[in-house]
Parts: sequence; C-alpha cells; structure tokens
Amino acid sequence: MTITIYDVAREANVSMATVSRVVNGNQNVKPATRQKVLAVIERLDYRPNAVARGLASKKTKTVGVIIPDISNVFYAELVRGIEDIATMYRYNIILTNSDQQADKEVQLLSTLFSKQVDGIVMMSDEVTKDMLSEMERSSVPIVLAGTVETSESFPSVNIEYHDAAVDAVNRLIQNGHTRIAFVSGNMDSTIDRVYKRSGYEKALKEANIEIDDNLIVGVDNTYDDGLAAWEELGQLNNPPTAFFAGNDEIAIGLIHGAQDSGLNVPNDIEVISFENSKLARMVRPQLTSVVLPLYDIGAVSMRLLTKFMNKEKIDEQIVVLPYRIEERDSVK
Amino acid sequence: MTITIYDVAREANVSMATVSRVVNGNQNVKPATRQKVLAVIERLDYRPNAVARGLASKKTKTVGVIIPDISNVFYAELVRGIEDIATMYRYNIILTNSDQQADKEVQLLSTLFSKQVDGIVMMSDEVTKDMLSEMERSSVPIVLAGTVETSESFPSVNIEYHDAAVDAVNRLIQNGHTRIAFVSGNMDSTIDRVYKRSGYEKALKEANIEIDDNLIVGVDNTYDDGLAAWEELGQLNNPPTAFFAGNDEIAIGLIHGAQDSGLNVPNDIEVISFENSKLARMVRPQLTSVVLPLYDIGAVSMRLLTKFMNKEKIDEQIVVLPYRIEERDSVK
DNA sequence: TTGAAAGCGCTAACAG
DNA sequence: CTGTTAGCGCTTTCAA
Repeated sequence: MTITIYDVAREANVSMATVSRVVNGNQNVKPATRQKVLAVIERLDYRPNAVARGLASKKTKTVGVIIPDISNVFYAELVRGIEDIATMYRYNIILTNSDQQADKEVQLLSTLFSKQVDGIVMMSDEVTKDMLSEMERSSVPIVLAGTVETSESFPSVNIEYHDAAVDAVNRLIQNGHTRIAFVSGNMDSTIDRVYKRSGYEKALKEANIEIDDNLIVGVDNTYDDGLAAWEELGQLNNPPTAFFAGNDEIAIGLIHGAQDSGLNVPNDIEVISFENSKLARMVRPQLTSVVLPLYDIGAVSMRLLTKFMNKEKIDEQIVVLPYRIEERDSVK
Repeated sequence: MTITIYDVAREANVSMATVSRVVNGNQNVKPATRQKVLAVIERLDYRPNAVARGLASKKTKTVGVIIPDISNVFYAELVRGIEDIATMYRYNIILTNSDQQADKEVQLLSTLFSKQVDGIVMMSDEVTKDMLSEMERSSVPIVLAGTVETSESFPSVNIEYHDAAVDAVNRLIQNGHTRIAFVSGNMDSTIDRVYKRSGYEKALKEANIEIDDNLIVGVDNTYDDGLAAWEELGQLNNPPTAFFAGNDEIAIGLIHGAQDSGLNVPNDIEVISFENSKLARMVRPQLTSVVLPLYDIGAVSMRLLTKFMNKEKIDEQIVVLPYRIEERDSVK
C-alpha cells in the first residue's frame, strides 16, 4: 500500500542505504545514481516516513511548546515568534495549552517527552518545584520564554521587568501623580508579584510617595478584570489618579471604566500599560505602554533552543532583551 | 541509557508483550502481574516511546492544524477550540501557519503527511486545485474548518455566510440607510468574495437600493485597513452612512476613522461587523456583530475529525452551525 | 561510492 | 492469561 524506501531501492536497483543517502542529501553518491534514484522517487511518489526516521535517528525535528492559552493575543504573539524560527530551522511545533495549571504543565511536559520532541519552549506564570523536577527528569533541552525561574538553572529569555516597571511608574510620577494604582494581572505570576510590584514600589519610594496597599490590586488578565478594578478603586475615598496596568486588556478595561464614568483619559486619569500588543493602537486614546517584545522573545527562545539541540556553543543561556516605552495618548 | 519496555520486562520477569498490555490498559492481564509490572515501571521511571509506538501501530495520536496566522485572534480562537477537543480525545496538535500562501499550504500538507499525523484540520481562504490534489494524495482524513470548498468533496464546518450577510445588511437597511458600504477583508477569500458579497448585494436588491461598486472595498483584514477604507470612502461625493465590515478589526478601524473625523457612531454612522471576537466588547461603542462561532467551529471540526479517525459512522460530513447577530451599540 | 545488516522501541497476531 | 516472533520504515556503522 504505502510505498517505502525499500520499494524505491528495488525499482532503482540500489540498496536502501543509497536511497537513504540521496534522501538525506549525503554527498557520497555518484551523480548518476542520484539521478536514477530521484527519478524513481518521483515516479513512485515516495515520501519518507518521519516517524520511522525519528525512531532510527532519535531526532524527530519537532519541538514542544507549552503556553497558558493560545486564544490570548499575548501568548499567540509569542507562539508566532517561535513558529517562524522553528520553520526556518525545519522544525515543527506541538502546541499545548496549560491554562496556567501546574499539574497540567507537569503532565504536558511528560507527554511531550514521550513524543520524543527534540526540545521544548515553555512559558509559565510560575515554575513550581514539581515542574522543575519533571523538567530535570529528561535531558531534552528546555528554554523558558518570558518566564522567570529564580534559580536560573534553565535557559531563559526575558526583559528586565523590574526596571521597566520603575520606568513606567516614574513616567506617571513625573506628571505629578501621587495616587498611583498598580493593577496587576494574576498575582500567581512571579513576574507580576515580584518584579513588577517591586519596580512599582521602588519608584514610589524614591519619590517619597507612601505605598498604599489599597492601590495594589491583583486580579486576572482580562478586559473585564480591568473594568472591575476600576469599579473597586473608584469607590475609594481618595481614589487613584493614575494607573500602572499589568497588560493591555487591563489597561483598556481601566480606560473604558473611566470613560464610562464620564472621565477623560489622559486629562482626568492617566494610564500606562505593560505589553504593547496590537490592541494598544486599537483604542482611543491609544495606549502608552512598556513594549514587551513577545514575538522577539519567542523567536529568540526558539533560536536559543536550536543551539542547544545542535549542541552549539552557548554564550549566555540567560538572555535579557531590551525594552522601551512607546509613548502614545493615555499618558500626557 | 534510556529505559525501554524490554528493561521493564526483564526486571518484572515477564515478556515485553505483557508490559505492553499493562501500559495499554489491556484487560487480559492477571491483576497480580499487572501490579508487579506497574511497580517496576514506577521504580525504573519507564515512559513509553510514542515514536516507536507510532511506527508499530501506524497511529501517532497527533493531528495537524493548518491556519493562516496564529497571531491573529480570529484564528487563535479557532485553534483553541480544536486543541480542547483534541486533548479530550488524547491527541496532540502540530500547529502550522500558512500565511495564506497556497504553495506553503501545499507544502505544509506534505510535511504533515510525512510526519504521519492521524488527521488534519485546515483553514484556508481559498482551496486551490493544487491543494485539492495534494489533499487527495493521502488517505489521511482532513476537515475544513471555516473554509468553503465548492465541490464539497471534503468534510467541513461552517455557518451560512450568505444568509448571515443578508441579515446584517438588512439590519442597516431597516434603519433607513441607502448608502451602505461593504468593507470586505481580503477578496482572495472565497467566503468574502462570494458569500458575503452576494448576501450584501441580495439585501440591497431586495430593498431596491442600487449597487454602487464604489461602496465595495476589498482590503486586508487589519485595523489599519479599516482606517484606510474610511479615508477612501470618506472622499466620495456621496459617502456611505453605514458600513458592513468583514471582521472586527476592520469595523474598529472604520469606527475610529469616523470618530477621528468628529463623527458619532451610531448617530452619524452605523457599523455592523462579522466576527464577534473578544474585541467586539473592547471598543466604544461596542460592536454590533454577526456572531461567527470560531471556537465552536474549531471544536466541532476536531470532533468530526475524531469520527473519521475512529472510522465511526458519519451522519453528515458538511456541517452548518447556527449564527446570530449580537446587538450592541454600533448600530441603533 | 555502495551494500549488508543490525538495530531504534514498540505493537500485534498467533500460539499455547 | 502470557510469551514468541515478526515486523513498522528508516538510519547508521562497517566492510567491501
């Protein structure tokens, strides 16, 4: 039924080893035989079976990707970066969604290992002990994309979240605000809970602004959470006049909450975000935001992974990409 | 180094067939031996090699997914639907982006076949002859998700795009508009070029409104294209007062274009969209839109694919899902 | 430059 | 209920 390397060998009067050589571009084949084999391959419409190849060579040319949720633009952008570089190096991608559940992440690692992926790119809010031990159970290279693991025992690609948060909040302080809220995403995220928050607090301290825990809200990462955070913070006796939002959806929720209350952004309220997805330009006012280069983080992670898979020399396994603030209209 | 089924068999004093049976949950194993084998598996930390299994069984438990671009919410939502059902049936997904290029789609089909996927879910703007012949080269089941192929020779999951377009345009007509523009996405898309357009024209004809080709614009699918379409149509001597947009990004571009010109939506201009992504609620005014159930289309497609892969009986291989219009604030 | 042969790790009859 | 034995389709020494 399915035609195999063996059929080609027979038809071309060569051994299967020779067919294998031409299929794999091995130079040790006489041009004439190569032509002959190629002709038969064409005629028989032969296609190598990648599974058999994977079993024999112990390389599958596929990498696993674990992210929280592909339907979120945030992660989708990252995956596109990964995929583009993967394609460039002739890898395919097995995509999996963890929904941020640690047990699911452990299980996904396990099934990816069993599928014999050559490497894994993973993004996770928090790398737990269980995950770490699962990750160490295999010698398959893993790179962490946009995720912080404090022991730094795995390669990773990130930006300086703390510094970026300091800059963002300073941008608000320099406009005279003293009541600045931090509407974080999920506080289960190491980046939000530790790095962005510490940046927020540092900026305030340096400006001698007292930290008010009422102004720190950890919700989830959606538009509705931004809306809800606005409701909550608006109730305060002394409500905030500026917001440092954990991501674009939250920022947009905050802005619409303010606008729906009849306030003007940026005249009455200022908002700075942390993401700069496509959404940032798709609102009025457009978002001023820290640029989190998700696509690049994905691309660089995948590139780094290829180096591990090819056993190339690695200069630095902890890579830190630059960030900047894109000035638009939600901050004066 | 890596531990195999053979190691387990030896340690447990059984044959590898028995180990295989317990690993695969075959009932024909005495409970006592099962326990014994399980214990050894645990002790040795054995994990089945899915590649070897795939070669032997000719089933890889992975399906291929071909979409235009994962970084577009539109497709990302679809993929999430596919992935959820795939996970439910213990399949993994190889995700590939075609960027709408026919040659790339052909090539992706080919590499997916060589990786021995058990099935494929594909979304494409237009199914070309080349693609069709590539699709027929293999007996691997393929289902088309949210894509129309006129000969209906492949299973597919869609909605009635034509009817939906009629309803959408009627919604505008019933508000008294006679200058209604159709800002389509890419006219390379069969759905846009044929179905939505014919729906648009039918609605106008039935209302005795003359079709003005100047009001039909086929751009691309992005926010910026919506903005650009506004510029173009605004130049007209007799500009449109209502818009039927091909998708949410275009609709939002149109709305912002109008607003930036000092117009009010929906009082001066009305806009109806065709998608209803998360974005629809994330603008002011919120979008009135035909609901294109992308997640469901993905989920149903994958479910249908499992039926083919399991050789279950298929009632109807052309499935048509219901649609509705979500009334919000961009239409009065 | 080419071929022979031994696996890769597992499933699936088949026999007992 | 369990074991034996062929493969699955390819890569990869090793010889020639």
